[in-house]
Amino acid sequence: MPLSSPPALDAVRLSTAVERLFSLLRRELPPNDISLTAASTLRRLELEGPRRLTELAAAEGVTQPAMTQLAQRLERDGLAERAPDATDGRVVLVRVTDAGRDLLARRRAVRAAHLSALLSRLSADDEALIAAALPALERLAP
Amino acid sequence: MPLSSPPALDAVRLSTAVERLFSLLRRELPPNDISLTAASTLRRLELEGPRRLTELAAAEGVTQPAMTQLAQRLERDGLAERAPDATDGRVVLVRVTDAGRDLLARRRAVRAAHLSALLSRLSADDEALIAAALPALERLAP
DNA sequence: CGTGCTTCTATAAGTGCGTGATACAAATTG
DNA sequence: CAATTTGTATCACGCACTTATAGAAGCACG
Repeated sequence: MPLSSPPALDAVRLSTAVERLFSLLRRELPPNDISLTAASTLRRLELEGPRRLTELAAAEGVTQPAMTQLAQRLERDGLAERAPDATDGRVVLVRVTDAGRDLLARRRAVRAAHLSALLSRLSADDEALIAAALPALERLAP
Repeated sequence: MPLSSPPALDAVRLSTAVERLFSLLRRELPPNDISLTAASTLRRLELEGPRRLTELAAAEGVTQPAMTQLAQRLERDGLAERAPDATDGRVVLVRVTDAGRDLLARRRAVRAAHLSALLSRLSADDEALIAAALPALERLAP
């Protein structure tokens, strides 16, 4: 038996833990929060700048009609804007608005606060272990 | 500056990593998967045994009508059963069926497989760090 | 024993969010 | 310029949630 065998990381346990943690964080968001896809799309637009509809749909793993409707809702709610592309008349470019950025910031703050509350119940050792693993978790889901 | 100050664990980064990981795992589930609440409810029923509707609604953080409808869908799909309570004529007890347990097992297997694929791209060090933090993560979201 | 309050579940109406199928305009290609 | 491809929108549908409300069963008390 090789000493350098991979650590016994139970994928079922890890995915269960991630799902449970996510559910807890999600439950504490303001009651009328935007959808997962909406949040992820806004975050992507904030990070990567204006993108076309089909590009967003593919990146978020939803169909093009779903992204068309999501963009319409985001625009209606003032969180994103839609503009034609100068070089291709078929294209609709979507970009996040200041209100959208504000919403993202508030969401992050709320979730961080709730997560901090959860963390405060952990031992310093546990917190240190999680802190040590955070970069690896970020590399896991790039 | 105290040497025993808590480790610098950025709650925003951790919650973002959890959300991204969750989204990745979720996207790879079979196209017609059950909802998050449905999966969580089935898991709870599997773990805790038959429960009444209001109890489930409170535990899952949804309204009672939402749980009534979810129970109806679960029953229609053969994943759960509804039965009257012998001692209280108002109560409906919900319990998971064998088909429900099978579905949960398949979901876990699919997710674990996908997560393993993600993990295989990490270094052994990163994997070890995550493995070391897993018990702490489980304590974080009990 | 009723009468009224509480508890538990169901129903109704509305919205958000996704799907597949399809339509249509703009770009590209021959 | 005709045919095809590409990008978006629309339609019809179903699931999953909400609030408001109804209605039946249990319970407390005169």
